[in-house]
Amino acid sequence: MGIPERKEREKEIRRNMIIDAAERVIFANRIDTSTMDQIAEEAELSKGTLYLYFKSKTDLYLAIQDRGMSILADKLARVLGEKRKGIDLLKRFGEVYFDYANQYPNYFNAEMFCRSHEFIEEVTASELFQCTREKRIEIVSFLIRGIQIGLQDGSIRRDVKPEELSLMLYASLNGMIQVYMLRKQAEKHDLFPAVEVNLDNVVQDFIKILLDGLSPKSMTDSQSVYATQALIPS
Amino acid sequence: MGIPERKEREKEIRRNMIIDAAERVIFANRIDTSTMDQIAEEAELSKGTLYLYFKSKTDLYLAIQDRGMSILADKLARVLGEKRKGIDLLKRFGEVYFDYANQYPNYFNAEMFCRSHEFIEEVTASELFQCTREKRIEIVSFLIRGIQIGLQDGSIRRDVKPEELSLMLYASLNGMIQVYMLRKQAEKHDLFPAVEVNLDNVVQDFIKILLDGLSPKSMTDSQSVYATQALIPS
DNA sequence: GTAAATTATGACTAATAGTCACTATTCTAC
DNA sequence: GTAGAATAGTGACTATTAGTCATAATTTAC
Repeated sequence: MGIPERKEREKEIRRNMIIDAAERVIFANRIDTSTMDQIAEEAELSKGTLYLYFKSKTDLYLAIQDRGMSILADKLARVLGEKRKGIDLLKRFGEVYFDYANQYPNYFNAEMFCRSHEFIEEVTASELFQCTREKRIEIVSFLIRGIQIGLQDGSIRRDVKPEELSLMLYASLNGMIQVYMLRKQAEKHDLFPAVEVNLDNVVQDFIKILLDGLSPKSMTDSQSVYATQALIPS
Repeated sequence: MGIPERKEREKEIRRNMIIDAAERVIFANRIDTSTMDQIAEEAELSKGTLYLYFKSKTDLYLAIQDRGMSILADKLARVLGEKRKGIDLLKRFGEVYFDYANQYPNYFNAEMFCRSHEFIEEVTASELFQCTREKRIEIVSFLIRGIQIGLQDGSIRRDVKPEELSLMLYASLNGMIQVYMLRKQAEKHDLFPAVEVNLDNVVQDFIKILLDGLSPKSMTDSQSVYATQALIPS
């Protein structure tokens, strides 16, 4: 009895066609100026049908964000497959994230939008929110894995806690890329730059500086921030 | 003839009363679920009057953000007044920004919201946007000043460019605090933490790690990221 | 005191997210 | 093949709300 399976597949295809249409409309404009009617027309469906597949406009946007997260997770997973020293894995993670943001600025912007206080307040209960949340956790777990490898191969100073460090790396680089993207956007509006710098260099140098500080050679007892609470996990 | 002056003052007072009302309504709920009618009622004015003082709801929100930026700029200016070594100034800047986010989470959230791709796309032309932009630039200039002081008193390694470093510090710490705030919000919704860590420590340790990397003692030739383009500004 | 200028009002309009009673299609079982 | 059940799709409709504008109230100027 393959009919339920086929129907399931068809449903998934339709769902994806709706997301495709939504991306075309939203990426060409903005989430707040794109209407469900526009998306319905682009998808060649009635508006009511969109609501058979997505609880709300917000939920549809979460599905778009989810695609971006999947792409990023795949890229990071591939890096983890490369046989490298831990510290080099981290460097590659950083570069890959930056590349991703440049390659898919719309997905990166969606990620940022879906992270606003108001958006989260609205969707916490949504199934799709849980889904993207798990993907975010997966991404952080790749970082933790890289750090653990670095602790074992000696390329990362041993006084850091992988969980805490992974957050620092993710959060700080995310902040850097955010500012990077905003600058690029500002340039389009001919806003004079607040501070004249080579933006690409800044992001790349930031990755270097941060990771330089993680190699064992740069560690001295007086510098160790975890001196009183060092803990080397298994 | 003091009448125009008095009218000017009264207008400013009314304007501020509207912002006060808007804060009460929006901070108790959210920007997207707060209506202009609610704000008008809270301000004991008609909706039409709000539009005499603010071009749009978005503009009103920018005015709220502007208040936050002013508070932060004041705090940072006061730090700059303390006579300290450059590196210690930077550390204090970081701590003050973190304190500010904790003390005024609503303003910090407003800052984040006003920074989204969509929001900026909507308000670039607005006068108030230019205003907050200048405040942001002022804040970065405090950082630059602190870095320059550090370069002169020798507490900061001499191979960094103040403009680039200021961006790194601001952007990366902003990213850290953002994640910090989201976690706090998630806790309220009883979402299990993605990674179990002591959040406050992570932010404070991040500040330490970042600044440790900036002191001259941690610099070696091989580590210098600006080795080929070193430039010591006046 | 009155005309002019300024400030305030709230009923109204336009836009749009989301709904639901109805229609069309596909499947099941005989 | 066909009746009837189940599933999928429709679009007119509702409710909400940002923003407007003709009118009213208040203040200033003379």
